[in-house]
Amino acid sequence: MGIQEIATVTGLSKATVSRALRGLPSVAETTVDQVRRVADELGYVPSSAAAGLATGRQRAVGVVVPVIDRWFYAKAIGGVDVELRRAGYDLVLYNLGGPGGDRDRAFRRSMLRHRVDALVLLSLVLDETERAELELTRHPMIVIGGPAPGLRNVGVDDVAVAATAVGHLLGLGHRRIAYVGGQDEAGMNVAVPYRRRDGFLDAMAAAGLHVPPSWLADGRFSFAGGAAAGALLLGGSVSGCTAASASGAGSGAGAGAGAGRPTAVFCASDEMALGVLLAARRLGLRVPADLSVIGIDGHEYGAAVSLTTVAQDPEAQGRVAARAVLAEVDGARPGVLPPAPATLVVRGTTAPPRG
Amino acid sequence: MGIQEIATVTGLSKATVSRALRGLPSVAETTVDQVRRVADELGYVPSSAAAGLATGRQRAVGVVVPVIDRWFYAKAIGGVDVELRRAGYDLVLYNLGGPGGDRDRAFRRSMLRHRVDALVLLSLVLDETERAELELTRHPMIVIGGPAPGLRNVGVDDVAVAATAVGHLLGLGHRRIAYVGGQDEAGMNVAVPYRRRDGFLDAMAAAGLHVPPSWLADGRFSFAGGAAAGALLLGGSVSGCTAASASGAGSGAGAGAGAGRPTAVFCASDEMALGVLLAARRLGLRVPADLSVIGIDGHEYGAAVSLTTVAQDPEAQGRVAARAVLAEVDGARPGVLPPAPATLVVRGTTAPPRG
DNA sequence: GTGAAAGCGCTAACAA
DNA sequence: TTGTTAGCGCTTTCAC
Repeated sequence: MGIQEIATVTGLSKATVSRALRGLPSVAETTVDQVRRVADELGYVPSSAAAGLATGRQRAVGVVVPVIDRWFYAKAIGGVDVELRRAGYDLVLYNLGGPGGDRDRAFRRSMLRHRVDALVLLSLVLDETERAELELTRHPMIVIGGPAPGLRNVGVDDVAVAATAVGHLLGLGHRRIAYVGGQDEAGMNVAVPYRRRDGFLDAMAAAGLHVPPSWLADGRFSFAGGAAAGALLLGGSVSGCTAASASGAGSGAGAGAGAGRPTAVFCASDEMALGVLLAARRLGLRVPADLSVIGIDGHEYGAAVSLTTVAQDPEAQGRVAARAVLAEVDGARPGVLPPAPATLVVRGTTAPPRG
Repeated sequence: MGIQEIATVTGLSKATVSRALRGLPSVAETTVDQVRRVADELGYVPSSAAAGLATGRQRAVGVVVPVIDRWFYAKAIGGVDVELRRAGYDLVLYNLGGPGGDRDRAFRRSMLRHRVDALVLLSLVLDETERAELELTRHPMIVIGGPAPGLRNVGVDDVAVAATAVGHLLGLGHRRIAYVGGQDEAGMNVAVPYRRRDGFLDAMAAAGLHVPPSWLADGRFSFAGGAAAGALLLGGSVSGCTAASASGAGSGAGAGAGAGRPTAVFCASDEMALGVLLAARRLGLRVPADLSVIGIDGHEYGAAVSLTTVAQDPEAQGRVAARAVLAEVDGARPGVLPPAPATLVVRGTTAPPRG
């Protein structure tokens, strides 16, 4: 069941069979038909290992993710996959398995043992050693979601996204706006949370607004974290959860104490916004009457609860990244990629503040 | 940068270098050390293609999923990945991309061109052709999540899981229990929804309880679908969404019309349960005072809203599947796998019915 | 404990 | 348009 069998059966040479199978020009149509037929009859399955050995191309690209079970990563992988399939490439998944997983493992040279022609890194920040090892493989590389020093990247402009969200709130007349952000231990590019927070702070400052430190809450980029942060921010008790004010400001008393209650909360992710919504409900606050909430992402759940958000499209980002890297494999010189689009989606959780 | 270089530098033969690198016995320790050192210095990266060609083993397994961005699949892939890495295998992801994606693609013999040594199929039901093509590759195969004719599978006993959920409700004193299930167009094993529904129906029948057809609602296994089904079931209007009663019973009037309102709702997934919770809240129903809700899965979001559920562990199922298939690759004969565990997690959304 | 030689299944010049 | 001849980088008898 190799190319050889087909050759013997058809009485052709391996070379011709190979050419026919790959649809190369300069092979008689009759020959092609015959080869294809015989291949089918024999149940021929090409060996990518052999082809890879001969050509030096594996027709596969590696996708390195911090974890898979996150909205952004899952969507992005899907996008990468689409383009890879279209191009006839396979997707080899390298899952770092979160903070617990032994991350190095995936970066060991031996792990990328020439199995892939290129690498797509999701939201990773690499340290020196990692960079070095990856460079060593000389593969085209690109990162999705968050800037990475020295590497091409595709993703939204996080500062601008935050500004858009704040702008919406400001436009509605809000002045008392709190922020829920924090680090994502699961491995999100560490720069992203900072850039979103900075975007928020800058936009507020530009509007001449002061943000008390206690209004910068830590939602750990998760639903539960958002709920805890919301509880803290909106003046309730912490209700069993373990979030803490990121600023380390007032201890325990609840952020509302010194600064009053915000009329709006900007969350650096929809998941956290969902949590804040939950916290607000538990405290008996009406949204958007008593409180406006806006998130970032465009998570499906947000639509169901009518969450206003600045939506991005990780699937599209995945496709762009895949195409870029594939082009590079084909010899194209790495061009500059524009920031991915993000659009304000106004739904039911934002409205002008009361009074 | 091949094994040859190391051979020349060390003055050894390719054979010995190969043996040393693989840690085979009958190689002098000094030799091993020397080879390793030189390999390191040279930045040697083994070629899986070459090794694969020579041995016929790719040290990679394929994972076929209907879609990636679902809780169950993402978790299961993570589990498979863990075991694969432990064994030094790579994970090649074949994403069918939902009902829209051209599913056949991934099943074309040529797609699995000897790149993997085994296959893990997630929640797939195969038709004759697909089975045939996959069989043709003679790879060890296993499916996770839902039975598949002729293939080994790992997963919970869906009928039993449903019975557990119903048993909990019954034990609390509920008699008027509705069901939210439906088909998952995204590609879940079609048998699963039926088995859960049957488990529900059987348990109800065993308790001598009647379930009006209008109490079998279609939640399409999604959050939004669950919300729509809940709205219908709990007597409100459909509120913009497009779910329909699966039974085709009363048209439009709302299921409550003929049968009154259920005191409890059993949902075939946590996502749908979350949706039902949302619907209940919108209708002003208090949970669990006015309505009990129970789901299946153990979704993280459920914990945050205190959803009672029958939890399963897809990550563990992934690990079991990976180990099983790896063992088979190593020549073990496919043994029978016990059903995966599922445990009732009683939280705040279930309580005895009022009055 | 180590080496020599023959492939694994394919592709890629170069000829014909 | 087709065939010949070398490998791609590794593993694996079989000798030594």
